[in-house]
Amino acid sequence: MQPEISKDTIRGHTTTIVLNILNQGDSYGYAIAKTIKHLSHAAYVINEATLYTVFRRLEKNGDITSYWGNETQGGRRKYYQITVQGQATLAHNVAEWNFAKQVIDELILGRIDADVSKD
Amino acid sequence: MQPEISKDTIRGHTTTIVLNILNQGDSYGYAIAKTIKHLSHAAYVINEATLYTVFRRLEKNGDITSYWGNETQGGRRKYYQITVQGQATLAHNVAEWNFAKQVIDELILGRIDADVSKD
DNA sequence: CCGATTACTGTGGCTGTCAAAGTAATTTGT
DNA sequence: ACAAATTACTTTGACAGCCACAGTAATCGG
Repeated sequence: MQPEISKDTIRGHTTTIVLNILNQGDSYGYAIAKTIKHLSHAAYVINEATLYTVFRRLEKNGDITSYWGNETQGGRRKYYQITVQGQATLAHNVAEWNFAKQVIDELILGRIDADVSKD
Repeated sequence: MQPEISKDTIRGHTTTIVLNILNQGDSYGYAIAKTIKHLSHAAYVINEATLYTVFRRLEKNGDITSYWGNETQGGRRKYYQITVQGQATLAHNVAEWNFAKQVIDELILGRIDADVSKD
């Protein structure tokens, strides 16, 4: 349908997206960016600056930890790993999203019934 | 479930929400705010400043027009009316939302399958 | 050996939402 | 009759998240 998703719509979901990917195994920046692209069928291509901002935010909050891969040859890679707290955050955010979906559906598609005037 | 929706999640949807309400008949600020509250079962209570920003944005874009109600007594009310262009915008935004829902679902809940590495 | 790709980082700007406050009229309670 | 609550619209300033752009540096393919 639409080719890509707007930045206002994706806002607030990037951290959850990264947590979901890391919940399936440690990974690093570039690989995660590619995974996001493929999972969304190229509907969302995350900006690198955004991605590393997400990493910093998540690490600061204790939702992920990081370590440098010991590649003796090849470019250095910083791997990220989800923490137990991060898994809880993920579960919480997923529940929040499922709730938000319903609310926005009602607000965008919903008809106004009679009892709207009451407070 | 959750008591309220986060401002980052609602971002970008407020204009569509207002268009949906105005598509069901002319209305004014305070009434629209109340309708939003009730449609969302109090999960989203729009800030007044946000609402009037939305009005200005929509009117500037030609999606709505406004007129002062001729209340001879009682507080003045500025009514808003959706335009034909606004109806088209609404339909467009609804389609976009339905698409975005699917994409975010895949990104937040999706498992990474084997063919992720290909570009 | 040169361009493409991988990989990470920093700076600065934009946009939408909100908090807070102000103005002003009407309605409700006692 | 008067205070408090409610209705109704508006302005100002701040914040947070995402992005564009730019930079560094290494490897790999033809």
